[in-house]
Amino acid sequence: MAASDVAAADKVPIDLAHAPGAPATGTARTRRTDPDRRERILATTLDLVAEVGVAGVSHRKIAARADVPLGSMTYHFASMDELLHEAFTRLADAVAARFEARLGAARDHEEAVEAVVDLIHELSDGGPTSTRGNVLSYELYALAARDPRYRALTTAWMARSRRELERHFDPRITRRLDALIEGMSLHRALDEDPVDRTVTLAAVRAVVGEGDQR
Amino acid sequence: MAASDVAAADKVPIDLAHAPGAPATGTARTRRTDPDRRERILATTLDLVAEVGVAGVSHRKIAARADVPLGSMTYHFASMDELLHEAFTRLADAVAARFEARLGAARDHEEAVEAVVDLIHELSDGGPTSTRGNVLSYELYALAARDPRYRALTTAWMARSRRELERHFDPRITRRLDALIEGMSLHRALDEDPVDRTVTLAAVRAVVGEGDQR
Amino acid sequence: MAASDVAAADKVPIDLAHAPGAPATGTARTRRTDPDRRERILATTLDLVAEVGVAGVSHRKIAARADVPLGSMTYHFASMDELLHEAFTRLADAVAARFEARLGAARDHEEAVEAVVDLIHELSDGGPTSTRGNVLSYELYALAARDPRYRALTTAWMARSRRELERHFDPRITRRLDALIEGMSLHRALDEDPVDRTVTLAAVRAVVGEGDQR
Amino acid sequence: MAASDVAAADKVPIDLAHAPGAPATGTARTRRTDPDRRERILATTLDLVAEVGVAGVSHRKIAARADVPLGSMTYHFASMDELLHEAFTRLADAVAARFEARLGAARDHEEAVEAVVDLIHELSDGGPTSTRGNVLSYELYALAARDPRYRALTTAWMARSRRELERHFDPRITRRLDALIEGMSLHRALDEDPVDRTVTLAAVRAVVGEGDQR
DNA sequence: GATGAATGAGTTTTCATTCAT
DNA sequence: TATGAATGAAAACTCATTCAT
Repeated sequence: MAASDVAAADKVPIDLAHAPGAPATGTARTRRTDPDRRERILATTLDLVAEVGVAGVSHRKIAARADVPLGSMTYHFASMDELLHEAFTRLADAVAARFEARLGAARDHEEAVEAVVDLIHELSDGGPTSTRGNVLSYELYALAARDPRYRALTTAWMARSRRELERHFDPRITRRLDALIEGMSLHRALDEDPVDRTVTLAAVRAVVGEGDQR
Repeated sequence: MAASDVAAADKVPIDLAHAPGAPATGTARTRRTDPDRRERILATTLDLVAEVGVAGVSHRKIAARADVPLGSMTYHFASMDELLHEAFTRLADAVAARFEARLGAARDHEEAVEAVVDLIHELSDGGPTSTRGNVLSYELYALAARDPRYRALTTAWMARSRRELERHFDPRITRRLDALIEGMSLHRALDEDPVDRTVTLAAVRAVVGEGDQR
Repeated sequence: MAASDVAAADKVPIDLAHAPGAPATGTARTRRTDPDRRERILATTLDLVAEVGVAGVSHRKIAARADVPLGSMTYHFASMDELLHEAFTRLADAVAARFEARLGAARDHEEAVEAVVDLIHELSDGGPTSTRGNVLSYELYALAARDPRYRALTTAWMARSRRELERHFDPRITRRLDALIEGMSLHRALDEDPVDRTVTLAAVRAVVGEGDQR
Repeated sequence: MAASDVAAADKVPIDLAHAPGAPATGTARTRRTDPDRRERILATTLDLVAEVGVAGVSHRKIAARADVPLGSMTYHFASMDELLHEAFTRLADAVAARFEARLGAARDHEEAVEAVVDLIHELSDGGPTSTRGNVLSYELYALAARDPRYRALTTAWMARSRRELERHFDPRITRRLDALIEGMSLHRALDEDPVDRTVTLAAVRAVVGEGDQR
């Protein structure tokens, strides 16, 4: 589980697919059938949270952005918190899936190490998508630190990440490796002068016990 | 810079000292002069953000909790964001100071390693104070990922942490060490089954290049 | 376009019809459907502006007077300015309509001259209705001198007045005639010792080129 | 009394002289002696009313713009209304003085007619100064139509204008001439396509009884 | 005399949610 | 089933004015 991975969340095709600027399906008249409205609301919610934070979202803003009637917000989601919880559930799933996809593609130990470095750098290099993912992660962490319902999300996400890492690394080091991924992603995202790949690779090697001895 | 350190923030005596439930200096009648009102508002703001998040705070809630008139909120701080920014500035300072104090007390390399492990565990073991610090950090990260004004805060904080680490560790490894502190603190805080000191120590040793070779 | 005409604005049955003290349609319980609420808000807004000026109106006051919930103010009108603009649009329409009605009833040149004198005197003779119209006009002029959106209103109003005058008078003199109407209405309204009909008639005759030579 | 004349108000050297962007006299420390602070507040008030209307001014905005302490506002003027009334008194005086200066310079009947045309056109041709004067006049009219205290101002102003006109024109026509000046100034100010000097001159001639007979 | 600090009442606006249709 | 209309509560913020100094 690491912040930068979230950045790639909207690349996951099915779960979070949506076209932000896309016109409403059909005219206002033919709004009748709009099957993926629920999904669009969820995706829009995440977009908006990334932009203005949990503190800045509202039913109205989401409805306007998703081109959905305001009344349908509470029809589809009983409350704001339910909407938020479901949105962050989607997020955690998408990010974990992404993590798994990357690690899963690694054929051997070396490729796994490379995949980890990729994960840390990928999209924490800046750009709107990266920001989106980072903000969303930190918002989720803040929520999770306060609320058990959100902590369940992060716990599951962390478990999936660790399980995936264990396919390539010794169980005794997956925790610290996961933590390193998290910390380096976060620092890279917030740092004015982010470390380059060499530094990251050395860090990963050290953590997995392959570093040069002092 | 690590989340768990924030937990200890309110132990720092000067910067953030405040007595939440303390009665106002003087009576309601003689409220005219209340010199540390500004400080009390800032401290209360952080307390409240820790409890309900940036999304949950409001002038009203802060004013009520700090026992100040609602009108004085915007007298002391031109806007909600100004208040928040100043509060988080205080937070970052206090946390960095705490970090420095811990590391500064270390007399040799061994003590520095121990201090790092302490920092990671300290108060990320749960309890209200821990939660406070964690939530505040994540809220700040979310803010920083979106807004340069807040990023200036995290950048300065990170620089201070790294400078302190460099007094004990090779510059080439302070970045990864700082990242590990961050990541382990975060994971310990959010994990249902947080790692114990042995694991943390092994992780720190590995990162500083003293780990057992595989 | 002349200030005093505005005084008659609330006589126009359709455009601005409203019963200030009328009870809400239905009980407080069945308020759900209150079709002409929008209109009532607009009419009340003009009433209140007439009484206390643009400077003195507020959502609260209007809501209370119109017997609508405060929350419905910004539901029907996105902002205070939108409300004011729409209210003044109504006003300008009503006043212009009144002007046309008066002039339109004139069958020949002589009747047109009489109609103009009527227009100047009508209700600028004092009384609450007169005040209402005058104040509203000056408030609108002040708005128009500052803001193009309001100027569009006065421009259209002036055009309608002039078009109507041209049905009875030479195009070369409608502008000065319209200006005279404006000026005499204004001065009569603000003067402690307003001129009587004879003076007005002589002024109109002079302006249309029928005055006695010196 | 005519709107456009107001535009020239700030040319009157003594009464309303002030430098909007001028730095405070002396430093913040040497604020002690600031003899024309009262005058500066009054001038700033008119400037601000011209910009944002009576509805938009506030003690705070005026104080900030005039570079005086907020507390000194209510020290110099017991209430907002007192400040406004005194400011508009200054305005009416300045405008009437301007009117007198123009008319007083006329040596004969022909020059008086020219002066009147000048007055109508002068600065109602647009530009910030013109807007300032026009807005201020209409704001004053709105105030006067509602409040006797302000009406006293307009009444005196009108009397002075008329007295001056009577030095050049037959008493029987000064009222209609004054009204024409008022109306033409106003229409020129608000019209998208203001009349040119020829039209104005013809109007003035007609009103003073020198027009071509039909 | 003059003012910085302060505040209670008020401002506009936004909000989540309800509910008749 | 879906939604436009509606609203009470609360949001952030501004205000004129007071008053200790």
